[in-house]
Amino acid sequence: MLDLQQLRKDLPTVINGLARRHVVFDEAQFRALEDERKKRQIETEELQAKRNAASKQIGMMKAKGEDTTTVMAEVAGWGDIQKANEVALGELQEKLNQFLRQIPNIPHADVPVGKSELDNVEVRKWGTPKTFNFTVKDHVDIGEALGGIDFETAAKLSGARFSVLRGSVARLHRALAQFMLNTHTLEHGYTEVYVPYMVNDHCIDGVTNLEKFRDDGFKIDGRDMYLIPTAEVPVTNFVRDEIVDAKQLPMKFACHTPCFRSEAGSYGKDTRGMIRQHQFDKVEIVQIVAPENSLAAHEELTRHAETILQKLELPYRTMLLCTGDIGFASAKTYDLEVWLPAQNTYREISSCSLYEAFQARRMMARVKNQQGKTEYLHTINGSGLAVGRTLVAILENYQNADGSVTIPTVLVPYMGGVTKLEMPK
RNA sequence: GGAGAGGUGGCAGAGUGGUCGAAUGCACCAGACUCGAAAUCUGGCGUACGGUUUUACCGUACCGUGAGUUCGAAUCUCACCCUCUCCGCCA
Repeated sequence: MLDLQQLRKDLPTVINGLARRHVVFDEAQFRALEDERKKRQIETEELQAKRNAASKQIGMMKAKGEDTTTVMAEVAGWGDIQKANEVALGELQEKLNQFLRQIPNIPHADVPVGKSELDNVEVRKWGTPKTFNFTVKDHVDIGEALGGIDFETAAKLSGARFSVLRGSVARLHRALAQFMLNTHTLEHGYTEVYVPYMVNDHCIDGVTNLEKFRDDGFKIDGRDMYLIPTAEVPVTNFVRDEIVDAKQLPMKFACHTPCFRSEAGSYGKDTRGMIRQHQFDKVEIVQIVAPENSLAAHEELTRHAETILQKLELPYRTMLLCTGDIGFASAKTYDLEVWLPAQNTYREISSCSLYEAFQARRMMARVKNQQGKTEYLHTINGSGLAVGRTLVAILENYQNADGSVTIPTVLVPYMGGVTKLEMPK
């Protein structure tokens, strides 16, 4: 949610900022709502003040045993007027609130203007894609040949966009999550957290737009609960409705959860394999920081995610998303894209976003700073990394001519010393 | 699922219709005392929204949530949510 104060005091900056991401701010509607709200609010509060004073007077007169019939007669009709006022004001404020909540974040000045992902800017590239002296297979063929990925059984159980992993591939999947968590907690200073996988609608609306989310999320039938689309939702909401002490910052959390997404808008996209699933595991890293530190913290967090790819020796590139491609709540986003030999291209494996105060305003998450003033926190999160897609990247990048897959060195201890996934005999 | 208790400021905890945004204690901040600290004393100390003469003053709202009764609700009524205890069931 944008800052209402800023809209009132400095509308041009907001309009220009949104224009950079090709969003047209409806100035006429905003001004009309604001004017009406202001008029109605002043009127309502003034009458209420009058009524409060009269009631207080009645109380004092009764205490002294005086006759109050005259005053009470005067006040009698005010209640109904006031009720009508309050209803009207409430409706106006709700409209204004709805209006505000549908507006996306203003892109940070660093973000390049662009229309689509084609305009994203590569800021760095790491590693060199390996050349293979045989025809590379994709992760589906590799995994099925190893007896480790089973889409048929998954389809029987749950339908499309699910997978069953078996044996050493299932273990590799687990090893990856463990390795990521250990790296972030032991080397990057994050605190490991375990959280609910179902959350209420306040949590969803705190980090994104609930209306937008409805199409892409899974709701629990008969309850106001949703399956989390990412650990960002429960973890960021730790600070909802809180005023934290400046000494508690920065907060850094690492969290491994499954993520559930309906993928409603992606029919026909990535239908093969594990790239796009209704359920996938992810290790999420989240930072909650003081406003003045957020830009640097975002860079740091992005590097933390990159570290995982480097340790796994997977070639990747870091993309700065353009204004046309950043998410609703984001002010600035880096996507990490890993090299997938079978697709002969880089594919997203992590998204690291800086939200500034956008989520904090929705969540009422604030900090009492050193000067004793209350201000909104800044929130940052990123995938560190998506476990399923990392598994895909390893199967494809580490495949051998005989169908086996070499285990990256850092994962060997997590695999109980196994250095290679072998073809079944 | 059954029975009971309860939800008040950062925390603890009073308050059962009227100068209650709310006693008191703790915590916190500032000052005094002190060489310094502790102890003690004095003062301050919620949030959101709005207005204005915009680092200040004034107003409105907020005692789990929503609705109701009333001139007036933390206090009374109803519904809902949540927490805790015991029993049952259960990974």
